This record gives sequence, C-alpha cells and structure tokens, in this order.
Amino acid sequence: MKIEHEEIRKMFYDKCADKRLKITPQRSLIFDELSKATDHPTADAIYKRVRKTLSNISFDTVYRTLLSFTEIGIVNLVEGTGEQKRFEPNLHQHHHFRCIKCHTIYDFENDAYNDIAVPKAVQKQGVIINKRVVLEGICSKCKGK
Amino acid sequence: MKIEHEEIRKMFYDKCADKRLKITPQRSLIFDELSKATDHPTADAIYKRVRKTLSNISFDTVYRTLLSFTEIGIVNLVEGTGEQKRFEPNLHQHHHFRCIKCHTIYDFENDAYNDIAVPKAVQKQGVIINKRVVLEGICSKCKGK
DNA sequence: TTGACAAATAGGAATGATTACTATATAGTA
DNA sequence: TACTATATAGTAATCATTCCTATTTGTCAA
Repeated sequence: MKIEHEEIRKMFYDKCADKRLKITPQRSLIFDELSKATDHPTADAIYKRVRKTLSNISFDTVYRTLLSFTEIGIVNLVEGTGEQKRFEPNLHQHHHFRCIKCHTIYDFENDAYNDIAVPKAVQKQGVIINKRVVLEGICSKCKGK
Repeated sequence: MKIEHEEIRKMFYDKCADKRLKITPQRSLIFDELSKATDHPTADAIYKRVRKTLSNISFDTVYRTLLSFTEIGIVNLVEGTGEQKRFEPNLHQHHHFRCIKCHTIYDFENDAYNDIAVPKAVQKQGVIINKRVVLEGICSKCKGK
C-alpha cells in the first residue's frame, strides 16, 4: 500500500515535469485528494475537500487544475450525459455501469472489455486512445425505490 | 424510405399515447427535426432549426421536450464529458467514436459490440438497459491539424 | 544560492447552459 | 361541444464553467 502510494506520487511528478507543469502545493493536494476518491467527484466536491487543508484555495484553481490533469492524462473525465463534469484518477483501465435514475457510476474491471477489437472502419477514422464500455441501467437501490 | 418514415411516426404516436404525452405541433416538429439529424445536435441547435417552421417556439419548450423524449425512450442523450447536452434519435443501437480534440462524435454500428456479455458482477448490481462502447481518440481531421 | 521570468494563484466578475415560474392556450376526453 | 389537466411562450433565476487581473511562486540558468 505504502509502495503503491509512492509509485503514484512519482508518476505525478514525472508526468508534470514531462509536460512542464509546475509542482505547486495546490496541485499536489488536488492530485492526492482525487487519487483517494472513489466516487467520481465533481470539481466542487474536490474544492470542498481541499479547502480543509488549504482554506483559501480558489475554486478556479481547482477547476483549472483538474482540467490540466485531464489533458496530461493523469486524470480522467468521466463520460456522462451532460450534468456537471465528474473526475476520476486514471490509475488503471476500467469501465462503468451508470444508473439512469440516480446517476451513480459504478466502476468495474473486465479484461474482455479491455481487449475489445476496434472495427476497421473506425481505425480509418482516427487513432484510438481509449476504449470504454458504458453499461446503463437501473441500480439495485433505485429498483427497489 | 417512405415506409420507414411512417413507421417512425407511428412509433412516436404510440409511445406518446402510451406515456400520456400529448401530441402537440411543437413536439411533432421537434421529433421530426431530431429524427432527420445525424449530427448529435444540442438543444440550441434544434431550437434554431424548428424556429424556421414555428417562429415563436420557446427555447424552454424545445429543451423540456427533448428531455421528455429522452425519458420515454424515443430520444437518447449522448454520453460525453460534461459539455452541453447532445441528443440523437433512438432508432437503432450503435456506438460512438469521439474525438477528444474537436468533440465530434462519429456513429458506427457493430454487432459484436451489441452482443457484448455483461459481467456477472454487474448483473448483480442492477438491470442493464443499454450497452454502449465509446472509443475515444483523435480523428483524422484533427490529426492533420 | 540567487535573480529573472514564465507560469500559477486568489478573488471576483462574466458568460453560457439549464431550470423554474406564471399567465395563457390547447390536446384529449366525456 | 365543454371541461380539465397539460403544455406553451416569455422571461427570470440558478448554477456550472470560464475569464480577468493583480499578485505570488516554481523553475532554471548563471
């Protein structure tokens, strides 16, 4: 556990250095906070969490930082249908089951999905960077509403 | 072609009657306009199109109507990463290739993707209504920017 | 280690999408 | 045809996101 945390931190430093992003206390904190998160938080949720440590951090900084992290690939934007942006750490490939009632997103891993073949027709249309399966439905909690 | 159009229209009437949605000129027009669309338009884009026919239709009506259609299943909300909501007619199952640069969404059909198996673990978490594969990457247009 | 400078930040204001409100009009039904 | 629940237009309010500016701070080269 400890070791993995160190690895993640090293990846963060390396990637930032690589992409010429300065390591600031704000960025370190935001990265740590999102790395811990398992709930696909919104920018506002992260803002509330980091304010406990850096009480005068601005929302804009949190928001911009999350978008920067997304651009350099250490954070993912979760696909959704137009609500607030939601973020997640980009630590290992996984897929989503999304409840259409409560909008909760459940992560799951699946090797078959990771290895899904890209159709030839699509290969011609561009370069594929990411493959994600989205299962939509109604979760158990909402089913028994 | 003519026949398919009639079928789509019948489906629209049946589904609205079924869900107790009144058939209004506004709704018919919005449905027709989206059915023709192949570009995953935003509510605003649909608003601009229907205004050519109903010049004083309100944006709110268009927006609410699209959301109603989504709820009764004759329209899909396109999964994205937090930009404006985008809509598409729900006429046949398909999948998406999304360019992370220009945000264009390319539709494609693929039987293998339609038939993808739902993991047991997910089956326990809820009822799956929809399966969608999202391929992300950079499209040819953006590649040669 | 220090100084210079591009990059990043806080705070707040502006923008743009979405939702809410209300008086009026209308589709569906008896 | 007349009634009634819905739907609509027009507008206002809300909320997420982005922009702006003066100030601060990492980073890098000397």
